[in-house]
Amino acid sequence: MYVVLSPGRARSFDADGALTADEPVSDLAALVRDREPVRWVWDDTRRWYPQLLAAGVRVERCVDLRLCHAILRNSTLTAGSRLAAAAAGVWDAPAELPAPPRPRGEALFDLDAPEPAVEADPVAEWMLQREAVAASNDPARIGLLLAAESAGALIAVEMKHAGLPLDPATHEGLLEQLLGPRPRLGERPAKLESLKQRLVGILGFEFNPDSAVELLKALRKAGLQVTSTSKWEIAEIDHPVIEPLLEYKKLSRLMTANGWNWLDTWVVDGRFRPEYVPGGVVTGRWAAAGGGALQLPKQIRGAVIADPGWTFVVADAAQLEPRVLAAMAGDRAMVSAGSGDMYEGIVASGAVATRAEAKVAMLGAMYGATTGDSGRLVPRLARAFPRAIAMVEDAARAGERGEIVTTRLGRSSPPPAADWRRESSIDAAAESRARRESRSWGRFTRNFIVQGSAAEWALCWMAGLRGALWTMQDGAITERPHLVFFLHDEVIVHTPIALAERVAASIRQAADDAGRLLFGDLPVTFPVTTAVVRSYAEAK
DNA sequence: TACCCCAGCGCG
DNA sequence: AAAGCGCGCTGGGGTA
Repeated sequence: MYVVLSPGRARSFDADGALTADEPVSDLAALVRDREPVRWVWDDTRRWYPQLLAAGVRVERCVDLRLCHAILRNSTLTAGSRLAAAAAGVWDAPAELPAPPRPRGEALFDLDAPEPAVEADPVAEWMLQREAVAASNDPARIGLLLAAESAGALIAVEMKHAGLPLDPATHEGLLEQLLGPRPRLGERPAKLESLKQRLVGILGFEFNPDSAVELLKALRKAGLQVTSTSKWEIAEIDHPVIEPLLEYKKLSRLMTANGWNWLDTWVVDGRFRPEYVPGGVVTGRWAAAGGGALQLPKQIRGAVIADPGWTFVVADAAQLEPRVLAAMAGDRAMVSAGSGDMYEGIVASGAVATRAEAKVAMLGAMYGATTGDSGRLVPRLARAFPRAIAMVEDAARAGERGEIVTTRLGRSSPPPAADWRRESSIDAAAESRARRESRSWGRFTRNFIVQGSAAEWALCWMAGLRGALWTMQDGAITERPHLVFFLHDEVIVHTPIALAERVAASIRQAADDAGRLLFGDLPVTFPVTTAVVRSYAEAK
């Protein structure tokens, strides 16, 4: 059963897509509460779902037409469909841009929810999408991706609704300890000011370390052979100014990115509520906007504290991308190296000598390293695991030729900008540039299939977990165990303490289920570390 | 004034 | 200024 929502109207369809009812909607929340569980079909989850959650209504399933359209438009699995052949239209509009910072005391309803400029007919679009899936090379595979993507859209809105518990007093305490008391507007906090004075004292002249230009000039004036002020370069130099300078940079970064200003802007009523953007990265990973949710530094994770009587279950999928790579390639040797710690397994296979080598070799294989330790170790991996390495090499060569690559469930890479494909060979400089860009695109497509498939695993993981969490208790979503954070291969569930162990078990179960959804009976395992902690800083 | 780009660094 | 992928955010510095 499906119900397609458009402004003021709800049209119901049976499983075959036949219209069974068409009715006006005056009270959306009441209608949805009454009809659950059906699969709600709507243009954009962020347009419909925040108001439902605010009214205390959670939905089981949906189809997010905009997100599904983006997948079907590009997927090689639906390349022959009418949807893919049509000219770009309203359904191809990119995701709305991030919400701007809001003052404290945000309204209950999400006033910035995107409103489409043109009201497109969701029924017509949904029918086109059903047609594309049914006619695809592999309807089950692409269908799973659309379901997972739509579940992700629900989770993203639910996580913003719940917010990540963050204690402002603890955060301010951390800042004060590291930086000194909150400074007056426009002034440096005490620790930064005294570090700056040390830098000036050592070099013997005044300069502003916040300005990269001034800092570079100052270092060169002091006789240091540097071409930039980035810490990887500076860290190599032996000079008394380096240690306090690196300290200054670290603290300055904390201050600007996650200091008092950040706290005032993004943490309201003890909750950090960024906007999560499913499908916001070409590979299918989520993006986030507002407060840098996906960059929450380890320094301040101590301020992420569960409510009284509640706790966090922090879970991390171990070596997710290497495992996905092994499973996708059907490389039995590499899959079996992952029966425990995957890097130890690779060492045991004899390919490399140490765990650290195994790790950089795998990273090199996934990112396309050609030099350094990483590049040097990849060929040894290729001898031990030829199928796995051949898969990423093939993806890289395809990208270099300007071809499209596709993830496990059917998300395809964008076409290259392609000027490098046609670069004439007359001009040597242009040819060399074209070759460089072709290689670069090859590294992108190489990584795309792994990162994108890992993102699909993570979506399936979270979708399964979401279902399990809902059944553990009664009440509104924030009264039950619920997801509050997601970071590519890591989740945080906020739960009543008594349910923590059940939550942890569900997280592991959902990981197993996700592995089977993507890879069937292949004996690939997706071990997940779980930690029951009061504060995020205590995990790992 | 408003905007855009860059360097740098945080996360996976 | 990275060798080796994907992001977002900030302040500085420039241009219109």
